[in-house]
Amino acid sequence: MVSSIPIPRDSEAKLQHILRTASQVFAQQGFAGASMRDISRATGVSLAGLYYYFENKQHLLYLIQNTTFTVVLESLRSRLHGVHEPPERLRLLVLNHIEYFLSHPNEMKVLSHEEDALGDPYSEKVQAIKRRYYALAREIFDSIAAEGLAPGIHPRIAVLSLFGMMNWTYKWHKPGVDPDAAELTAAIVGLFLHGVLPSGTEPKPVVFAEGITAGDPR
Amino acid sequence: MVSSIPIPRDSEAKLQHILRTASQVFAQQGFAGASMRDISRATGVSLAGLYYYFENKQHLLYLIQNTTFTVVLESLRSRLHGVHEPPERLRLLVLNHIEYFLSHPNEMKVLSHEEDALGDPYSEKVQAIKRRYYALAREIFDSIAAEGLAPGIHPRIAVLSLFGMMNWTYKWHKPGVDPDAAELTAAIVGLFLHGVLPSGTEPKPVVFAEGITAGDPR
DNA sequence: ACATTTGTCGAACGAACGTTCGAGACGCCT
DNA sequence: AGGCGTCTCGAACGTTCGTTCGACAAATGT
Repeated sequence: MVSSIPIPRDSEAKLQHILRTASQVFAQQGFAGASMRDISRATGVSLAGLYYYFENKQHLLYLIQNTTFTVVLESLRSRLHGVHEPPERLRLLVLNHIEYFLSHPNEMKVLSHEEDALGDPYSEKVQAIKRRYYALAREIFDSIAAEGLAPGIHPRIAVLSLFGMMNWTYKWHKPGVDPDAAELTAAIVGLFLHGVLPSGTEPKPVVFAEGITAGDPR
Repeated sequence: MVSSIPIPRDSEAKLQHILRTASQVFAQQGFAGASMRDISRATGVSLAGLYYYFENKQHLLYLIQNTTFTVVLESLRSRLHGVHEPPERLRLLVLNHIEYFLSHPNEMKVLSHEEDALGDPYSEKVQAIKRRYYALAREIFDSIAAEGLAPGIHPRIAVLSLFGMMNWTYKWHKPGVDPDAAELTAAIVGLFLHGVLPSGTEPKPVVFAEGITAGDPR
């Protein structure tokens, strides 16, 4: 139940502080593994005081996921505004995603890692935003596909593999050691569009054990 | 939702039954979110009886991760035996990984999802196997790279992106709806080697905001 | 001036947690 | 028969969990 009572300004900044700190705790210990007392300790807010800002632990997770997803999606929409070339739109999708991943690793880890942790009242709203985000990515991909595609590419698998490459980064990326957002974006976009082999290389047809041929001849 | 599978009398078989069932519980509720009583209920073994097979909850998770990783790695090694062509070795790596993912979704989800959940005595051993697995994948990639690579490809990022595509599948793959292991393997290998664009397409150099050009000339 | 809202917290609630203990049942060797 | 390792479990331990309650100060409205 969303209250329509306007939230005082002073309180809003403190809520943001709680969300940021709680993201860090959840990222380190997981949602189920982190206790309300851990969050109380990390934020400096008393245990009972936390419950003034959200109704329960799941609601706290929902607020983190919902605001993070909303910011990422709105940031992408504003970046795409006025850009019509499909390859550049794809690059902006990846750049926006990777940039937010590297600058807000805790929030993005919570987003990727605690997908199923949300219960019935909250999970649907987060899933709705996620579907809009995926639909936008799929739209961008389809406009690229319209200009020609390699044989045997399933659009759904291609897009989900792109998300796999992007979302897996939180498992291995070490700031300062690994490339920054711009370079990592170039690497992933290049890999997604052209693969790792030189462009002259002939793609060999892959034969299944059953004898069905993938990458069917046009 | 109690398993109707009769409980084996042999001890080793019973341990395997516990590991399989516990994997399912961990996959659904997460390691921290699942209680020993949940596992007791799902396996049919009494709460105290579980502790005959492992010393504590973390040890149970370790047994799941260790045996799963060992099976996957040994299965890959036996498949690679006698195969020397780099592209085929890469295909076997992906096929082995995806096949195990689709046939043992619970174990693989626990492997991917509960990486940090393991404490000090156990985490090192699992990380050791993981490093051997990554090193083997990196070895396979390097032998492919030796026959020529697209400009601007970082081997580390390429391999980790491949793992990203493969490991992300547990988030979206629906058996019966999405392609089976053979077809999914062909899709991922094709995407990894050649990208989504037709092979004739010219790769355009990506210019960073700072003016640095990626895809450096050799 | 007073009443109300907004924010904060110590203390406590019952429930659930991981783990332990001692006892007992089973099959197998001598 | 008797002793022994293997296997199983009910009951309980102390601890920690998410959440609630009532009190209280400061700010705000009238």
